[in-house]
Amino acid sequence: MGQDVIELDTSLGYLLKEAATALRVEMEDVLRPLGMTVTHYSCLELLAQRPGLSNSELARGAFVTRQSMNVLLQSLEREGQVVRATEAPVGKALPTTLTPLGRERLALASAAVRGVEDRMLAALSNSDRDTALRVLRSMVTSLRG
Amino acid sequence: MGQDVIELDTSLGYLLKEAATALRVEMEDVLRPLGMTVTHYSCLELLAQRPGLSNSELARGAFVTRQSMNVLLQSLEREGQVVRATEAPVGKALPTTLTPLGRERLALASAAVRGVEDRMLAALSNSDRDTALRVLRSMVTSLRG
DNA sequence: TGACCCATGTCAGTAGTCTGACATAGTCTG
DNA sequence: CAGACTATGTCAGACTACTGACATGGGTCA
Repeated sequence: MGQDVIELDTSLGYLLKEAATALRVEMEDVLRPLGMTVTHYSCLELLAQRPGLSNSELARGAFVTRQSMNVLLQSLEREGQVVRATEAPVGKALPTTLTPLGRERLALASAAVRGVEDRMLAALSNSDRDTALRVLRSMVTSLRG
Repeated sequence: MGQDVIELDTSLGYLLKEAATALRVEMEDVLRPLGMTVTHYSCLELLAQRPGLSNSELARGAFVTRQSMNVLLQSLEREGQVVRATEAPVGKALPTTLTPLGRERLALASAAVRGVEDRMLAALSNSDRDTALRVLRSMVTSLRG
């Protein structure tokens, strides 16, 4: 019977979910006063680093479906935080860029999120941090293979 | 400006979300044919290891709100996968236990999930695995403090 | 004892994301 | 060149989980 059940306390999968949930909750807490969700913030952050990303590319970067990202982008465009090209330079992908308002919103959010991430990493050595990066990348690769 | 934006490629938070998402997607893929969600599976797994957990305790263990877990438990009880005490031995907490049907469903799900977790850990040394466990625990503690 | 605080169970409404489906643009291939 | 395949954008509906709210049980303490 010891093989029939997964030991949660020592399960890397369980702990991975616990850590990701804790991070998400903390991020939601600091973003809510700004009227932003985690996906909303992720979208702006992606556009700041790689202007011109399409809806599908943003979806992959924020780990949601392109349908979900599409809904978000439509509201962000209505609110003037992003601008989408009216026609595709190639294929059907429509490049999106931040507006000054979008950059302004991002600056506030990024500062708040940085505080959370700094707190999360406070007790970690550089060595531990590097190992964790490598291990997480390995897990992602193995899962997708 | 280098300080204004969080570098996603080397951000432990971003990678944490990526890995957790990849794991969740893979688990959903193997659980969907069984008609189960990840939360559903988590609930059964928790009850197998600690029979008699209450709704709120299950919610904390599965990283959802007690309201969400309550909805799930009601449907699981209707389907005969769990049994809830009709009155509380102490306080308001109602102990929940698995039925034979629940254990049967869990056995199928647990095997499927074990396959996913094994795949995720395939490329990791024991040392890396232990470091990852320690790092993730550290993050959780720091975030909640 | 009575006021206060905290945890729990539960109902209702909302919000975010998902799956399914369809049309379109580009690429590969026999 | 024609057909197949893949990627993208978008609409619609369903589902999951969330926040808000309320009542109840138990413990604390002045």
